[in-house]
Amino acid sequence: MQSLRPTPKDAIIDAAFDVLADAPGSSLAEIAARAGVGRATLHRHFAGREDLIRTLALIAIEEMDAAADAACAGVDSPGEALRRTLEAVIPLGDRHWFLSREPLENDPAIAAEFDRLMRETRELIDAAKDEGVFEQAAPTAWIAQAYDHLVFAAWESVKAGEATHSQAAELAWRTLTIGLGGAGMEKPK
Amino acid sequence: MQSLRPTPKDAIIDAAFDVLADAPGSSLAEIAARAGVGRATLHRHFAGREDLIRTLALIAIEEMDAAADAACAGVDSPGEALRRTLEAVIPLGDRHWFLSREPLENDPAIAAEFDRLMRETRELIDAAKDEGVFEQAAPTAWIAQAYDHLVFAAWESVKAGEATHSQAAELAWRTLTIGLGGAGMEKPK
DNA sequence: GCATGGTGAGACATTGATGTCTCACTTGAG
DNA sequence: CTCAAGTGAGACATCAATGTCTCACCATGC
Repeated sequence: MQSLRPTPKDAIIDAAFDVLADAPGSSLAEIAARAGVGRATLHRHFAGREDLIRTLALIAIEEMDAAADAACAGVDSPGEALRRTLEAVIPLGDRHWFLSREPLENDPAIAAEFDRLMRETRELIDAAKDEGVFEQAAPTAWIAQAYDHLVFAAWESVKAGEATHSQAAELAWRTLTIGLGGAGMEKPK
Repeated sequence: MQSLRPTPKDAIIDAAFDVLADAPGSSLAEIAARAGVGRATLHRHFAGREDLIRTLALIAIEEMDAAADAACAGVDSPGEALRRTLEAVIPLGDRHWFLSREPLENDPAIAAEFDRLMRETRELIDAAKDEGVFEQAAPTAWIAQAYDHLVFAAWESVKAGEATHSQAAELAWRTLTIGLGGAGMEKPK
């Protein structure tokens, strides 16, 4: 019955996501306070700031996986899976964006997870190419790169109040596939 | 004749760009050392780390302006100006990327410059719409958002060795205008 | 030569975050 | 009830970065 009183570790993790999303430079003391937990308890569960951030990053990846899986349940088309994942992942920016300010590239576990994500994305993209969603000649690496950054752009767009969640998702997907070109920019051939 | 021995302030600024591009968390001591300058001298020219970063950010904006202006000299077409600016700005990522890890949004001077850049970009985009480069119905704010992030994506792509500078610029521009869609993704209407 | 301004080197105090430790308290299992 | 585990609060030591100050040195201009 720990649903009534969440385990301290989970409380710390939740508080860390909250506090750091507000102010990426916050101290461990602030995180412990938000969690309603003593600073010592935080150190009982995490070796230090680095360890905590590492844990948050791995959880963030899990959450993205979960959101993508939920959005793609029962979807066969790789292109449609990419489109739904794009839409599903946008709201996670609020919770995860602060991780982009942390130096995570040195951590092997995180790097391995990033590699896995990247690999899976590229497989989906290649499959979507076979569907005709992307042109075969377009480099898969670039499609993946553009996909990631357009997700970020969509999140920022929503945060800035320039678009709703679904509008931003629609615009990002459209940009990726058919572009924003007008009359003067017809697709060649 | 201070071209032989650059003024200490400039040496510090150059060193700061170098050191921080390598390791965004570097201390002022490391920056002063790289500049071949005493730590006290650094404090004689900059009130503190915040002041230094602020200065670097303003210089970075100047450099982007200069690169864009140089690339667009004699260009009349707004669309072409956007395309050339996109290409010209990509290499600056090596020097400027670390600023994306700094909290600059609170500084009024920087915010004002960002606003100016954003405004100019949007004016160019609107003009490009009239040329037919972008569809009139596409929100200008989104085009600007996508433009910025695709520049970043292009820089990362070059850094990762996935594309050359001009290939990345070409891919980013193509993504923005006609998209990456294949046979199954013809432009509607 | 001489004065002056800027500099390098280093000492020093401060500050904020961090990590460790102790002790009293609570809670749940037995 | 009793005990053990986990916790909160706070004291304490450490550490790195920062900001300040002093002093000797060197260049430049006079």
